Amino acid sequence: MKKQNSYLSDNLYVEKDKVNSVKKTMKSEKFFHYLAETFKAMSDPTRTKIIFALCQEKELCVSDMAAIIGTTNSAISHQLRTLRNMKLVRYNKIGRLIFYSLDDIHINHLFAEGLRHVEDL
Amino acid sequence: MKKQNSYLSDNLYVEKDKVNSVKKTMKSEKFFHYLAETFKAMSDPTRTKIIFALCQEKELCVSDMAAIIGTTNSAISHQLRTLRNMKLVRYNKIGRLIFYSLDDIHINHLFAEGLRHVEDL
DNA sequence: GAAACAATTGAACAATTGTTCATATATTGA
DNA sequence: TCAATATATGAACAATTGTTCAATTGTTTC
Repeated sequence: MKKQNSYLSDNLYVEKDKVNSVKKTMKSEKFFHYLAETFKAMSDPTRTKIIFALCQEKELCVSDMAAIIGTTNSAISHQLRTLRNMKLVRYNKIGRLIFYSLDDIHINHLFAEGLRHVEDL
Repeated sequence: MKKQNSYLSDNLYVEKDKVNSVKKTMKSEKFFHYLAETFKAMSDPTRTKIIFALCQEKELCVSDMAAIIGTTNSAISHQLRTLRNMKLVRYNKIGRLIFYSLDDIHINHLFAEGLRHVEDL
């Protein structure tokens, strides 16, 4: 017997069953948008450096991150805003210093998984 | 006793020890660039939809992905190139159909971790 | 209060990105 | 060979991004 809905040129889809079943599981536009934003927050070299540094040291202030990474405080601060907006980092103000740290253990896991993927190449 | 190298305004860094120890662990420019590229590959809504769909169905052809996601074949194909370049997907040609799947289990883990993070919000 | 300092912010700029549209390539079946 | 189909590709466009520079806010110390 011929495999259902496969390779039929007069069909809108190649495999109607697959299309319908996957379609049912799809989440909202908002969900995918937010998911993409989360990955995007980790998609810049300066930001991966910041996150990597915060994996080594629980808390770091802006100037020290700039010194570690070798860029300006301004550039770091701009990127920290992105990380803050996406809730990847939180901060703790002590006098005029602001110590940043990763927001929760999920971020560590997510980042560690990315590290593993790249190290395997 | 005063905490070493903390809050000293005549220092280039706030906490010299932290800066030096983290600096030693930093990876190469290339590494952070590649790591960022990997996250960037997942940082677009259309691409998160593609990856999500491929988490549900091991193999999907371009037309079916377009039908599931609700966009053109061309848009899907362009995004698949990005995913291909970053080795997030591989493909299997059968006649004029090309079935795409996630490249390895690492991608599933990485993506699943991202899903969990967003679902917790 | 004034100077020094940590961090943030806004404007501006080049660089990159994602889509659409049109076209090209490749495979199938008549 | 020709038409239909599946996918890929190139050009073009608006939109977004990351950095730098200059200015600003808020805190500490003198």
